[in-house]
Amino acid sequence: MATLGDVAARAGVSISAVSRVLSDAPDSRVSAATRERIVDAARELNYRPNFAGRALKSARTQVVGLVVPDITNALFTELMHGAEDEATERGYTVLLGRSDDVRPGGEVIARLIGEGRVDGMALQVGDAVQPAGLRDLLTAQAPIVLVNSSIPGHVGSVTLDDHHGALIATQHLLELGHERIAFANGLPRSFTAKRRRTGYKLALAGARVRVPKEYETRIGYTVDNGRTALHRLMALDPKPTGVVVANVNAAVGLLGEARKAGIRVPEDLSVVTVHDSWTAENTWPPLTAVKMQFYTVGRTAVRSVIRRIETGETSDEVVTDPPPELVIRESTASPRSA
Amino acid sequence: MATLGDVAARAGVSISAVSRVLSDAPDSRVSAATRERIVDAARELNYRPNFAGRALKSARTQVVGLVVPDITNALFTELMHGAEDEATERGYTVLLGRSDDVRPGGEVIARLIGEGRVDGMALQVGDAVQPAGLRDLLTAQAPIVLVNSSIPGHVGSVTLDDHHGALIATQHLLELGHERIAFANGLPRSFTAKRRRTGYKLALAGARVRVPKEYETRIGYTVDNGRTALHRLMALDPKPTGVVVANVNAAVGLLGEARKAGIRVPEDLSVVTVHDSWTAENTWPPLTAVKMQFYTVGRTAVRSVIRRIETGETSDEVVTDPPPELVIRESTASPRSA
DNA sequence: TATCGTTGCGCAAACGATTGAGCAGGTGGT
DNA sequence: ACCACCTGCTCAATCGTTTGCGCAACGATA
Repeated sequence: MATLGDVAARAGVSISAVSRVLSDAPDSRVSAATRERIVDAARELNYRPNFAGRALKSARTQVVGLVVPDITNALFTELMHGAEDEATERGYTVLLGRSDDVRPGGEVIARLIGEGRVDGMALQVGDAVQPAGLRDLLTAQAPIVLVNSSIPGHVGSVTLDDHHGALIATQHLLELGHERIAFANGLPRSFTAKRRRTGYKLALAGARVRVPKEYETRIGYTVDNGRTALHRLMALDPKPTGVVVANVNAAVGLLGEARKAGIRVPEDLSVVTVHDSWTAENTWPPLTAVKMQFYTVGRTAVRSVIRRIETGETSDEVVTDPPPELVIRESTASPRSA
Repeated sequence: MATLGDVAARAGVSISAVSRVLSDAPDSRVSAATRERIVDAARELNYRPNFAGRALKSARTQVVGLVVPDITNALFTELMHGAEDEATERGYTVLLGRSDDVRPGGEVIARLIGEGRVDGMALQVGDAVQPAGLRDLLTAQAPIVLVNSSIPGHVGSVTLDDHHGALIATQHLLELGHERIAFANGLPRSFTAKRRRTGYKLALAGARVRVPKEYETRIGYTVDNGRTALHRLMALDPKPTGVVVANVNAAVGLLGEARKAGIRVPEDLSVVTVHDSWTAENTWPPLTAVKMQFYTVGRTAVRSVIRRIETGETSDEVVTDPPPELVIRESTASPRSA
């Protein structure tokens, strides 16, 4: 690979001149003729600035880390796309990391930051992660922005409008005439689950509808968790006529299990999920869902990280624009008894 | 962040001594006592070698790029996991890149290699990519291994056993008694489509079954392509009683469209897909599928890249172990007329 | 007692890019 | 004619790490 020195030699100038021209420094003070010779030489040699050299000198990598608990998740890919688009526009690169590694996540983050591989990162901690190990990293003033998660005392976060999303989903069932509305939620310690819960409760309260507290399960967000939730809810008496599922993966599992159990959707049970994704429209019946703006969250998170890196400003943001959006498909209908 | 110099100062030795001890060079020739002081100092300062410094000096980043056309694809996440696991075991990191960017892919690759961000890469080119722009990169002796794709003249590749996979899928339908077996394939120029095609044909030939050539559609691998394929196939006379779909996304689309069209699966039409993924088991009916070893392909590809980097050896490999595996669910049955 | 090999380190030169300082030569003002 | 200033470059230090070489001190051998 060609270096600055090679280009300089070919153009008959010094390395500094080349560096200044190619990184177009504001006060390069180079004549038009020389500039042209340099640019030509660089093109002819197909020069590209060496990443390590630049990073070493400038102490900047122009890379932001994106660490999420589970890459497999269909929802995550949207977030990733948003993050990439924003990064690219601003001259950064995204380095993807898993936090579901052997180590509970802290080690990956410490490496990325500690070895100087990234300038900052967007971090989504899973529900299973103890915040304890991360505490020192965050207090170390590293440019870390939390995504859809929270660690007490940390400033710098970007989250979905979970509250609003769950509210819309619940209101949809209310408007269809349901009153026995269950809620298949995530684990109690989950940050997002807490927020979705308040949305659900607020919607019910707003309609002056009361349900037994067993109507809320707090099992988790996986496909299997959804299957379990279905069994728990349908064992209740009276059975719910509608269920708000806090996560699309769990909804897919719940739907599959309902079919196995001979429960017809939407005739016997209406199902609405928070989160839309391409999996939701390809289930049977296609799932009515509240589309959450993961793409925008990805963009916003990266923007926030970069702002933190470049100006030091921090902020806690909730993505409300565009707002969560109800996508009506075929898994919801009015209750039969109504 | 602590540097080698900081550790050296604290341990009262030279930088070289620290470097040799911490990177445990074979001939470090350092006394046990000194070694201990160095190790202690490093731990106390929480020393981590600076990535850029190391990369600059050694001209190695210990990073392999993984570039695929579409991150969103459910199949890809398996490949990614395999790649990550293999890389981690060997002390490498994976840098993920998209080739579905504005540029047709060549630019991303040229940057990653040209700027020295990666030591080598595993590259899956989409069916839409013209190999022309990549030709010079590959002849430039860059350590690039192709994944499930091919560019004429390039050595270094790792592929699925597509042939075998399609063969198994077709044989499954044959064994159920089907004879009018259609094939919803990818685009004609697709490398994998060609290979799956031969497997399909070989299975039919082996059973001495002949079908009209309209029984093969060559539309593509997306959900929508699958929908289109269903319409094309069911417009034929006689209709097929079973269909092998070359890709799970297309199969999901085909299944959804069949339901809309009132075609019952598997009563009216048996559907088997090449590729298993978690989406396949959550459709209705759950899809019978041939599980292809994407995880192993990811591992093998990264292993191959690293071998290429470290020893210069190249190879073209087909992942045959473990072999493709038929997972029978509920989308296939014996034909009604039989 | 010279010579030699070994042990236990330190010195200093790279790697490629950035950037403040410096230095000729020319131009303008007085 | 002298000084100041601007233009158009070059010099050289620096980032953190690796690594070939050198050099004391010391024990062993001749």
